[in-house]
Amino acid sequence: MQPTIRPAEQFDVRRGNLSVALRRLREAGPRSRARLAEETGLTKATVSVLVADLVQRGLLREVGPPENRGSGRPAVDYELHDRVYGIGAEVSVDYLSVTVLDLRGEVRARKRVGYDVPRAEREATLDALSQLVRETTSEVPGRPAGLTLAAPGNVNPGTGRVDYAPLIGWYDAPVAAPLADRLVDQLGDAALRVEVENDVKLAAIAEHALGAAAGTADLAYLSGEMGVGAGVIAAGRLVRGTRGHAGEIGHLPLNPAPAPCACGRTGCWETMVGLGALLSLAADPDDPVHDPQRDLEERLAVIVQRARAGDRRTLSTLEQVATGLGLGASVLINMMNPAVLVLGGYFAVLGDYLLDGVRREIADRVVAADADGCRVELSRLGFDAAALGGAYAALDRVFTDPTVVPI
Amino acid sequence: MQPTIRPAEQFDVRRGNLSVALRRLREAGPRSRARLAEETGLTKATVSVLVADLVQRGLLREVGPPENRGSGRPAVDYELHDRVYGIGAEVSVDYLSVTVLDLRGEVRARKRVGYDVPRAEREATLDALSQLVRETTSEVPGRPAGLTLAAPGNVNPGTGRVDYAPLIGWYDAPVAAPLADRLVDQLGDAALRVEVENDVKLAAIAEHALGAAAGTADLAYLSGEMGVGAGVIAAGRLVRGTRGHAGEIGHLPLNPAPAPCACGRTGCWETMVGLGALLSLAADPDDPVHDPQRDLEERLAVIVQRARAGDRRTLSTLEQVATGLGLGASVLINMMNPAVLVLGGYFAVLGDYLLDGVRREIADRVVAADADGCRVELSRLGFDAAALGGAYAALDRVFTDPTVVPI
DNA sequence: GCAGTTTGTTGACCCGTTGAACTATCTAGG
DNA sequence: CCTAGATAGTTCAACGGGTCAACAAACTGC
Repeated sequence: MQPTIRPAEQFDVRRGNLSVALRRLREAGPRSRARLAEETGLTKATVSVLVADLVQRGLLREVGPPENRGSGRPAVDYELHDRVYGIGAEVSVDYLSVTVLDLRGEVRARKRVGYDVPRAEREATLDALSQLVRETTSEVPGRPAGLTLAAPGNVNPGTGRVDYAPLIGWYDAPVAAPLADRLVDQLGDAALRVEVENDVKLAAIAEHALGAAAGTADLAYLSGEMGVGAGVIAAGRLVRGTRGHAGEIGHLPLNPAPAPCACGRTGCWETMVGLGALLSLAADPDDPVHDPQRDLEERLAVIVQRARAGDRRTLSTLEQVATGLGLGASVLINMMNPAVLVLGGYFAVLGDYLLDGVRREIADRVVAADADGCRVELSRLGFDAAALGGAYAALDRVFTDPTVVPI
Repeated sequence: MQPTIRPAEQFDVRRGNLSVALRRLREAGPRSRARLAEETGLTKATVSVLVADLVQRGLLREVGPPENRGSGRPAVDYELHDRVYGIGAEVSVDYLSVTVLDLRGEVRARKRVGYDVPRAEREATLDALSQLVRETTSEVPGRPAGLTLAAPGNVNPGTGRVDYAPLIGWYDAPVAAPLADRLVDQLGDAALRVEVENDVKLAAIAEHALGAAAGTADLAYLSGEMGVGAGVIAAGRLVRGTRGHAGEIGHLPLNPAPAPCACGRTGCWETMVGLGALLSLAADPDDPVHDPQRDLEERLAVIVQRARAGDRRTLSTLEQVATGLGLGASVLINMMNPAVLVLGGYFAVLGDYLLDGVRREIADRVVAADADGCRVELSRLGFDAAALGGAYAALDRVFTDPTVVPI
């Protein structure tokens, strides 16, 4: 139950304080060493040493020229360097995408390509993906701190494997190592660490770090796709479960109607609020919104348009989905007591039409009064949230332990 | 999201290594300094210093006389001292209880008294409780490291308050501070820290530390009482939620029949598997098992007896409850991916008759194959699990940071 | 150009771990 | 009985890292 039983040494102190300085600069923006000392509680002497170390590692740089502030010696401010970046990649049902995020939290490059090769051909997919990574990073000067691949399905980050991802046809598949092998040549950096994680969990990390729930230690994220997945961050840490499979919320047996689910069971929550449920409630089978050839965002735009035009069937469908969504959301809130619930995926796209109903249902269903103070927010990160979270996670290693970047 | 931004100092290294040594002795039992050095990776020199420090704090003692092992200088073994203990206290619907656990993990004293004073009289209850603490600890030589009070309902350990506990009539009630005030005189120890926590969460801690799930980093605990509560430990940490209210699982809307629940809603999971549901399914209203005057354990013993005798109604009730229990348990497993699910409270008492049904339903309902490897176990800690977990939690502070005990 | 103010550096000191040499205490075997 | 070998534990110089206080550097304002 305790963290690993490993002796502490002097160097851990240094490591920790490097991290303190770096994180302070991330949170509070560029500032002088004197100010950093005051704010972190470290002495000026120590901060000078730490900052020099971080500069040598390429994580910090002087922001010149020195600035006068009224009286006294002008301060030299330091800021996070933009030449170290994290890479987030995503394999999805019908596209591959890569996002590059620098230390300062700015997206430096973003690419997305349609990809329709049969997914069972994993080697080919990994080839295409590493190709896309190379293209995307070639535009960005600097060096990568790591890469996280987002995959839809059950992922075990501990083993670097995708355990079960029917959408892309990957079953018990080693992924982190093969991808790392491909990229070692391309990026030629021993520091590059490759990890795999579930897409919804990474989106939750993105919301936690950069999105609607920034600054909150306890949040839940719900993503509406064909299925529904959850990502939970509790006390600032992602809840993974023993095999990394936590968050399988789509098959909660909540539907009183025994609607058949893709999983073979009936009455799963997905049959109330999954994309399939929404579409079949909202439109007859021959309606173009069902056409799987058309882009999903376009099809959703049609729904939004109809709702805006006051179409009764669309509005009543959205009302119904909102109620179902609130029902499942209340389960999450009762069990995890998050400070914020973020709705992502297609829920965010249709959010304006869902939010009232969701909030109403949550208020009814959450046991503690006033929904236990849980805010409900829409994701504003778009469909690249998972890749963004992956890039952030890769960078986070650096913030936790700046010494992973060699001098 | 990162842990508190606090600079690290030399002393943190010492603190961490004291903790490493102490925890190793807890895990692996008495041993010599040389062996400790070998096993922890610390040098013999450091271990000698650390052990001397821990002895001075009263946390360790020599286990004499020195033992010869074949050849070489005989080793002096050290062991955890039994003169430092943690106190767990519990306020329940109809009793107060106190458990005293020493550093070595041995229960040194245990008291439980029926208590029927109207619970709204919080002052009187706290008086009675502190009286019971004094009585219980008076039998145990040594000094307390802390006390954790278990309460049924929503507890916010951060504020030391019980937010909502209808069973005992405490609403938005400050508890930790008033109890600490009472005990400062009685125990006369400035080191005594008093905290409050939800009873089911503390029982989960007990299972994690000393019970059926010992050694597992990810576990879920389900307690069957009048209601049903859950406690989840993820990656070795208790999931509390932003206000400490996590684990409200009793009101999952899982019951297809719209049975009325005490919370005012219908169809809550409690209406399928709560004690009330079990009893009303198992026996007519005039059956003595319904008599609230009789001791709960006795009434459950009657049920067990009938089941053992092959009573059809009892057996079919248990089958039905088992299925309902498995249904809700599968929600927990899908969402949290624990390595172990522990059933406590009345579920454990009737466990022999529930386990098969629960496991069957879980196998059906958990999305990942083979229930995702989640073991289902019965608690063996009995009804004092919460107090035991409280005592353990109080002690855990010492293991995490031995310097909280002054020299 | 000097007082006042703020930034940053320097060096003595303290704390804590390391590593190697050394001491202590046993058994086994001649 | 004595010595070699083995294992336990201590001592001490060295080193890394943070602190504190003094001081140097570089500005403004009068």
